[in-house]
Amino acid sequence: MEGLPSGPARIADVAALAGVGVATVSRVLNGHASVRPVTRQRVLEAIDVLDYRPSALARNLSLGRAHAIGVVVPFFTSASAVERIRGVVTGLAGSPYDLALFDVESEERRMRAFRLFDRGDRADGLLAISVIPPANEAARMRKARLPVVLVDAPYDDLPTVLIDDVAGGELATRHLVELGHRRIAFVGDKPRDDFRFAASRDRTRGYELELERAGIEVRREFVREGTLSRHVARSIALELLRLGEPPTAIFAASDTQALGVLEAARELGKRVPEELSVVGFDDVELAAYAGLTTVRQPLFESGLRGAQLLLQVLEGEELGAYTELLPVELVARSTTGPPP
Amino acid sequence: MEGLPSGPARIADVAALAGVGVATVSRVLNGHASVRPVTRQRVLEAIDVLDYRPSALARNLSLGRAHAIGVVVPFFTSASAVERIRGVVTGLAGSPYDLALFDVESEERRMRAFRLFDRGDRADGLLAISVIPPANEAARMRKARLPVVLVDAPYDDLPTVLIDDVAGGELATRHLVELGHRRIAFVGDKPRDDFRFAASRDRTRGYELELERAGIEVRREFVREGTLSRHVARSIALELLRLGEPPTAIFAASDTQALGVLEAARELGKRVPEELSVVGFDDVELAAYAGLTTVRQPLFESGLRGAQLLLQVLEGEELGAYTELLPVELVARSTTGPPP
DNA sequence: TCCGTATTTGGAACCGGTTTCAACCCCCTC
DNA sequence: GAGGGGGTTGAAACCGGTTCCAAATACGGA
Repeated sequence: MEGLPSGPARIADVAALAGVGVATVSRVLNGHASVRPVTRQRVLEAIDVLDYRPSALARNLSLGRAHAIGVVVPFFTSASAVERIRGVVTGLAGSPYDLALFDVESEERRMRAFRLFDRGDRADGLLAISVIPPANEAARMRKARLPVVLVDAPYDDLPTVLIDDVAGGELATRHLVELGHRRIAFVGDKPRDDFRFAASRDRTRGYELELERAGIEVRREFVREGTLSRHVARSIALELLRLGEPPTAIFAASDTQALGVLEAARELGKRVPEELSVVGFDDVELAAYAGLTTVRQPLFESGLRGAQLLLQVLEGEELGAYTELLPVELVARSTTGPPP
Repeated sequence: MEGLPSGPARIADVAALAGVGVATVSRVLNGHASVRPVTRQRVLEAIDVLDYRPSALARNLSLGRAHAIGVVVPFFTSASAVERIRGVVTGLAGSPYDLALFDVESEERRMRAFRLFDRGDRADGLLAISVIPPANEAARMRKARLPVVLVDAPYDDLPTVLIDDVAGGELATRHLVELGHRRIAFVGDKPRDDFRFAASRDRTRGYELELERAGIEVRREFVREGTLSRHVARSIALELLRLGEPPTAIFAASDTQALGVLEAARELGKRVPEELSVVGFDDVELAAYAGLTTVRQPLFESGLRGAQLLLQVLEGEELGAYTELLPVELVARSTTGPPP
């Protein structure tokens, strides 16, 4: 019938077919008033005939807004990250923003992720979970007026949602002290890469504070750092349990590691909790199944709050360096008891 | 020193500072040859001074490519979806494409997600996981030449990665039949919404086929459909176990549901596997912990293959209606045994 | 030294929208 | 019937890049 327009219809095609200018089509699309009903009708028909749909890309460039918020998160497939993201998704559900997710598994990918967003035209806001933006990128984002909110990572200048890890360490340790334990070991993780926030460090601090408070000496040989993996935690626990004077309780900085500790105990024939008490951190789904005593941190809620804060900033609210500290809670199950 | 350029530097600013045209700056940025080293140096210095970084948005519009691939997935926080996405992330790791994730929790959000992509300028390719694109959107995407690959959802026209659910149903059922069971019940899920692909249906089919093959009658009262939740599966199992002639084995269409069945058994004091055998489907992490016998489906690999196929299509390869069927595997643990 | 050709370079068009601004039309009032 | 005002409308500038094309420059050989 006519020359093939090849690709999808453009706004100019609609305008031509409707016999109006592109400005009018744009007005109809965006619901601006001041278009005569007759004209509007003609435009709508043309849109329908051509099966036209505006290009989000062009629209975004023109508007200078991306209609998306970026989420940067390391190892997003870990149980705790997924739970946080679930919160983010929920928080963003009603908003007009889409979600662009960036998994970050290395220092290099971290740079790439932040670089992608720092100009501010890729996303209207940024949510960084468990990662600390490099200083230069942070500066750039500030210059681009890109709203940023951090979750589970401390930062001086930016709105932040934090979990009270120190209190969590204290809580776990106090629980064990109150049960009568004196020889309490700690298994944490020391991230090799410096870009991830090490919640473990704060948990260690809580552990130490609480021991001091109880008048118990912090023994060097009882404080160990490995990686987040179950396997490594297992071998660390084996070492601990083979000490001349082994601990009667082990506090692990994550549930995953606590499960590794449980494995080690099983391997050595140590009964839990009769001969060894174990406390984890996180309260992932598996913890309930394993009957693990643990410190529950509000993962879902941290993501939810992060998203809500970001939306507030996007609404124009000025949050500055506002920090929100979410509380933790001890969940006593069946892996802790009095010392032998 | 000079008038504030307010926002981030643009390519024109760089060109002006370097005393060259924008075309030359663009050439330097994109590594095109035919720029004299002296000129290139001048441009690079200007870029450095202005701390310039090109706008991805404008670049994409100009190039007509988004440098991203879209992933649409319902309930992406479910354990199986996460595992699939992990595969996708892995498959995309080396590629130049970023990942835009769309969680879809309702029919309306499904429409929105596909609508977002169907013009082809938001993403260079689309990966639909466990969702079936609406027919009109599929047509539109074809017109826009947007490559699409489906994972865990059947479609006539498009490259697809499928799990052999029928074989999985057969496998689970055969395992129970071989142990000597004759009264085998099935607990599946019947999605209310019609947009999600119901893998459960195929598993039911495998269950029925295998029973017929073994010469066992398919009893109406033994085939139940609920939702995916553990809770609902639990109450269905309670009903089944309270029948005059209860089943000696229950095959659940997912591990989550199998865990609900186990709960029901515990509640009624039925010992597993002595008095009741239970088989699940998926082999999520929890299954290993619960000692659940289950059918392992290659979740991670399905995502990985989907990503790889999409990359192939993006390379220009023509796949058409190519379908890849991934095999399943029985993992026998401790919730199955001979009937009482 | 001069000319021809190969290499560099910048102006301008383009990607597909939004928005400003001035022109236009219509209708009402004096 | 002319003047004035408000509601509609379209041309053109703009968002920030890429790239075509033709002009300008560099360089080799005669």
